[in-house]
Amino acid sequence: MILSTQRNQSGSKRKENEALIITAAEKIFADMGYAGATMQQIADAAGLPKANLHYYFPTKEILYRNVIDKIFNLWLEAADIFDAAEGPKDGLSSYIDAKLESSRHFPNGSKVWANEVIQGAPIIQDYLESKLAAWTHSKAEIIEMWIAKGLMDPINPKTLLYFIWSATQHYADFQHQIRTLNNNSDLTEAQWSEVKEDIKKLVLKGLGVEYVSESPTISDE
Amino acid sequence: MILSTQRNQSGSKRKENEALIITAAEKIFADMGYAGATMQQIADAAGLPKANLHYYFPTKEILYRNVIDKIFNLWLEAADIFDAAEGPKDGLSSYIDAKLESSRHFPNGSKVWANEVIQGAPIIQDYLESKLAAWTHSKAEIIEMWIAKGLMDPINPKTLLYFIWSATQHYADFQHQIRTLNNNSDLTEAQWSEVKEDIKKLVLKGLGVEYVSESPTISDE
DNA sequence: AACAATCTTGACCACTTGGTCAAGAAATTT
DNA sequence: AAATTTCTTGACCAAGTGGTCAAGATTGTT
Repeated sequence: MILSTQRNQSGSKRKENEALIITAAEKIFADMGYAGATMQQIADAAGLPKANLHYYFPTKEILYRNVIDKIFNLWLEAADIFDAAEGPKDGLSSYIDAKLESSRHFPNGSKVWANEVIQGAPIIQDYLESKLAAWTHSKAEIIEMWIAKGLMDPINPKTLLYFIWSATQHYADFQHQIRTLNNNSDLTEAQWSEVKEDIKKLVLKGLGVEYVSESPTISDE
Repeated sequence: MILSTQRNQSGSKRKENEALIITAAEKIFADMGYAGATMQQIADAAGLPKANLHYYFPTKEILYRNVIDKIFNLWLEAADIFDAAEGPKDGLSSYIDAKLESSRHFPNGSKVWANEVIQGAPIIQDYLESKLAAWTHSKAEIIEMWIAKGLMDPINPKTLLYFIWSATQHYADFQHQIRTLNNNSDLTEAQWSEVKEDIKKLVLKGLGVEYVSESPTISDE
């Protein structure tokens, strides 16, 4: 489920190479933006000649759409936890964990998405209007239910969602800046744990949800 | 201080046109990314022939650097409030207000910055390492002092800064997405107020700082 | 008014880019 | 093993790009 590159036997060559190309493209699009990425760079990253890319994906835009498609589905899946949760303490903290893990291990997807949206979603506007809108609405209802039950302070559900998205995706999108401000090193395991704890604590406490820190860093109150 | 475009009299034509071009460039770079923006588009947006741009800014990269320069200085200025503040309640809420105002009224700068950092800051890495690092360090010290004085809960200062940056800049960078999820309308005045209140409340309460809501939307507790 | 400095602009060029194509190599089917 | 489908690839092209340039227009100075 993680490395979908190595699967030779029964699968058709097409599926295999498409996945290889999409992975390469994701990285190049993340690093260079849509316009800045060249088919040649993607081809090199995938270890294939450029003409071969056009065999599988006729145009750059079609390739790009496929990349976005994969990203977006992961995006949606990340929040299944949300639905199954009993209440905000459980649901929000699981969601924050999941989004941070995703930012940590698959930052490219988030970067491509951010790039696209910043530029006004010229290519994936239909996604926003259909799928994302529906998804957001359904999550907002859950949050409203939690508020109605008195499980958390009142807040505009969308504001809360944006809050969590921005806080977590920031660690993917601004990876480079964070790294630079961390003495040019990636965050260590310990630092990632601390970030997770700090964010969950801040959000949950900020919403009036009692939260018990996992790591006994500070015993307060 | 806001519209620096109309100032004819004494100022040299150079200053005037440079400002015009930079403003146009900021918008195009925000909408298209560095590679996606063309000098011709910027020229059209500024109402000048392309060759004229190259008279004032010899290369695209030099123009881009000038845009970044302007943005970055505004970025830094926004946090002067921070230094002058008595404590977190005052300082953080003023900072959040200022950043949200900036996201609301000047989203382009934030977008250009985000685009650049997402792509690994290929052009402005020196800024990050020098100015931004120093700036961050100085703010972190203030936060640590507040913590030491018991004015707020302990938290990693950088995590808190990233938190505020992401939450506020999200409203600029993801403006399009937010608009789409808001029935294709920009946030109203009332919605902006609500966002401000919600974010400040969440952050301050999350940090254990007592906060009294300005607008009596909900009387709880 | 003459001169100098600054600014304006259409035409132009070298180079990169997405995309094409046709010939051939592998793999699959009959 | 012959036929057919799928895949591979170097060479090529039209379009768009950043940047140049030289001739002229404006403005400022003496």
